[in-house]
This record gives sequence, structure tokens and C-alpha cells, in this order.
Amino acid sequence: MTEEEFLEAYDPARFPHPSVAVDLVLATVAAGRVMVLLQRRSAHPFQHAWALPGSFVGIEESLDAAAARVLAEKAGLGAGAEGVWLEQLYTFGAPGRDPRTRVIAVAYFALLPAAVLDRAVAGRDDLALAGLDLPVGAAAARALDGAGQALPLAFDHGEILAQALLRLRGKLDYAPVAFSLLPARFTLRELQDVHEAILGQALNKPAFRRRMIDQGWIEGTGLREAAGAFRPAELYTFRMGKGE
Amino acid sequence: MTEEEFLEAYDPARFPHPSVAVDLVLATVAAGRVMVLLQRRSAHPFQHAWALPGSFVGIEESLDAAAARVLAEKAGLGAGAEGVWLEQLYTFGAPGRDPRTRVIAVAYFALLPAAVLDRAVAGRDDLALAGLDLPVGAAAARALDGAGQALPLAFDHGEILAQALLRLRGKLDYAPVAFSLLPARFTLRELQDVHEAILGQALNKPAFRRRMIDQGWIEGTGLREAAGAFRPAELYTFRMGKGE
DNA sequence: GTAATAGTGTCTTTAAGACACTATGTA
DNA sequence: TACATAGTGTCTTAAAGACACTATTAC
Repeated sequence: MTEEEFLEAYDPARFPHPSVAVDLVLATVAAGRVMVLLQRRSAHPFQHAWALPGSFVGIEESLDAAAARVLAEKAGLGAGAEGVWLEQLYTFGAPGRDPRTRVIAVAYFALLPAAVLDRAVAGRDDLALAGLDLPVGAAAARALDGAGQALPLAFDHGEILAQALLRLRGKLDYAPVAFSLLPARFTLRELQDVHEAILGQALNKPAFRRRMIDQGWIEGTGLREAAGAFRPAELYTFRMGKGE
Repeated sequence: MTEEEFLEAYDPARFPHPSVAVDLVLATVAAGRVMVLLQRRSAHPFQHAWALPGSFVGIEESLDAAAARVLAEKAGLGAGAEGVWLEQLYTFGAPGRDPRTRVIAVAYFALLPAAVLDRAVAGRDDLALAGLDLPVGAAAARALDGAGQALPLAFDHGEILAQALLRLRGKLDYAPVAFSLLPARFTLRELQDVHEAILGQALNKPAFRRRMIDQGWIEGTGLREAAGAFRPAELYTFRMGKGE
């Protein structure tokens, strides 16, 4: 029997099917670090460990729609979700990754301004923003609480977080991902801070400014930030799709 | 009921589950083009159209193992499969992508030397190697037969092929993917031909040679190719994991 | 020698890094 | 005025593109 014949004769009810879920890395940048939203598990398995928000995929629901649904629920966004970066990351399907039953998880990552995620966790005991730490060469990332302590992570979510950070780093230079992490108006210094937090290294200021301006992704507004005790910086905006 | 509680109370048999399959893009480079192995469908739906080889994922089988199994079956490789590049690409899960039932397809791509795929299709009426063509900005790639005619593609496999080509292009410069498409010993001209076929554009010869040699991925053997009517080129080998 | 391709030397161009400098707001 | 940060001019460095040149093999 060939693959082809097998496929034709295949009866969906005849073999057990895996469950399919989406797991979301809701990320932002704050305090010089990439931060992710985690939810504390109240029950076994991995009781009291921290997990990515997720949901099973409805039988008539697309993967993207399931991810957008979880995003809306967890981040408290309406259907609009304009300016939010949402992208499929990788699919994790090791048989033992969930001890209860076979669950194949399609991981997504979403990028949001820090203010949005702060609002989402405010007053919620079971939700937290954790700082990401990925030692070079490590397969899994660590999630750090405010005191720098590593939080226990459920399932294979440390690996999902590692993949998300690596993807984010890889896209930073050729996709306009950083702007989803900033308010609508931002200074070049804030933009550079975001890049440095994601890459985990300092960048050269004149070169960064040249690159950003030549790229065509941003546009000066002529407005200035609210000044402190020094010269206020110009505010820029992201030019939606006009550059590159 | 929160997501969390839902997950805990979830009874795998209570809701219908999607089927999960892997689909493979088996790719090589020949005649200056990226070529992929396609299989002609004998039955509805998409009867007589061409499809990527694939298989359902066993309930206790990892995604990678399912992909490796299809690779072994279709490309006629033993379990070894040394030097073959196999990588998960993207997961396609639109509800209507298979008209029979909900099938979520985890797409993989594999890179093999042209000789291996030639052997796989030899004497098989239902298998063919088709040239990939991706017009700029198009969402789906076309598959061309030997005469340059576009073959009808089944399901959303044109989009899978487009994603595979884009991923391949993106990785070419920072991952040693090209070597999986060449025999163990190759000339710099052959390596450049592979790069040019994947990128779809000509490259500068001295710059290409400098880059390849500085990169540390290749090593001269001192041997020469069998000469034609001209100076024979030096043969190089891929230094497994030593460079970079 | 010729033909044909392998392989290189070197100039130009482009972009990034380094670093010091000037500019401009508040107090 | 001092202070602190914004923003720039310019030199150096690294790498890619252009292009012509030399090298080596079969015949």
C-alpha cells in the first residue's frame, strides 16, 4: 500500500489523533531585557511551575485564528490588535512533552508594547512578566523574576522561549519587529535600547542611527519628547510598509 | 473557566481532533534550478495533480521521526541519511486545506544531492522532479516540468514550496545548507552554481571565493576534477562543523 | 601554439565601527 | 552659566563588487 492509497483509505476515526494546541510567547522589552508573560500552573502536572498561555485549536479554527484568540484573551486586546506582531514560530511534537496525552503544540510569538503587558498582568496573581535569559549555546532559555531568580518552567516551554528569542534576533535587521514593542511615537534612543535588549549587546550610536534612517522604516515627526533636565529627543514614527 | 482549568479537565476523546501529517519538500539543485520531488495523485481530490510526499504522524511518533521516515521511504535512504539536511519549515493548518477532513500539515524540507533524487524517480511513473519558480511577491511557487510547463499542484502545496524556497534563500549565507546538495567532493564553481540557482541571480566570482574560503566551511583536497578540454578545478570538501 | 576555464590582484564602492565633536533643552 | 543627553562629522576598517589579468590543462 502506497502513501497515496493509505491517505485515500484513511478513516479519521480509525486511529487515535493527537491533540493540537497553540502556545504563545507574549513578549515585550522593558528594563533592558526581553520580558515574556507566563502563567502559573495551579494543578498537576508541573503544578506551581510557569507556563506559556495556550489553548487547544478548534476543529474548524485555523492555527492563526487560535493564536489570535489566545492573544486577545491574555493581552486583553480587542479583535483589532493593530500593530501587534504575531508570527508562527515552530511546532513542538515530541511524544512525551505533555505527560497526560499526546499534544502537538504550534508555538507563536507576539510582540507588544510593555504598557499592554503591564496592564494584562496587573492585579493577577497567576500571571507574571519574566525576563528572558539565554546562555550562549543553551537549548532552553531561563525565565527570571524581578529578583533575578529563575522560575521553574513547565513542559518544554524553556525551549520554546529559546527559539522565540533566536527568531527575534534573526529578524531584527530585516523585518520591522522592533516597532511593535514601542509606543506609536518613540525616540531613536528608545529604538536602540530595544535592539540592544534583544541582541544582548551594545550597539554603535552613529551607525545605528544611519542604518535606521537609511532603511526608510521610520519618519521624524518634528515633535519632541517631554524633556527632563536635558535636551529632548525628536520623536519618530514607524512608516507602515512604506520602507524597504 | 480559565484556559488552565480547561486544559486540566480536557478529555481527549470529547472533542474531535484534527489529523496531523508531515509533508516533505525533497529538494536538490540541477540544471541551474531548484528541483523538488513531486508525486502524482491517482485519486480524488486533486486527481492527477502533483503533491508533496507525506504521511500521517503516528500517535507515539515524533514529528522529526515521521519526517525522517517519509524521507527514507521516498528518497530510498537507509536510516543513516548522513549529510542530508532535514529541517522543519512551517505548519499549515487552514481548515479547508484538505477537502476531506481537517488535516494539519507540518511541512519539512530536505536537501539532497541531485544523484539521490534522480535515482528515486528513475522508473517511477508517479514521481517526478520539477523545477521551482517563484515570481517575486507571489504567495505560491510554480512547479515546472522538463518543457517549462507548470504542473498542477494539489492542496496548498504551492505555498509550501514557496516557503521552502524562501527559507532556503534566507539560510544560505549563515548555515551550511549548500553542501547537502553536492557530492562529497565539489569544485568552487559547482558550489557557486548551487548558490546562484537558489538565489536566482548571478554572483561575483572573486567575492564568492573569498567568502567561502574565509568562512572556514570548506577545505581543499589537493585533488583535481576529471579534466575536460581545459584546466581542471580543485576539489573541495565540507568541513563538518569545524568552521564558524 | 590555441581554447577554455581556473584562479588572482587590485581598484572602487559601500557600510559599519570608533570617537570626538557640536547642538540644545532645563535649571 | 553648568549639566546631561541629542545628534553629527569624519577617519578608519572590513567586506563586497567590478574587471582585467595570469595560470594551467587538453589538444
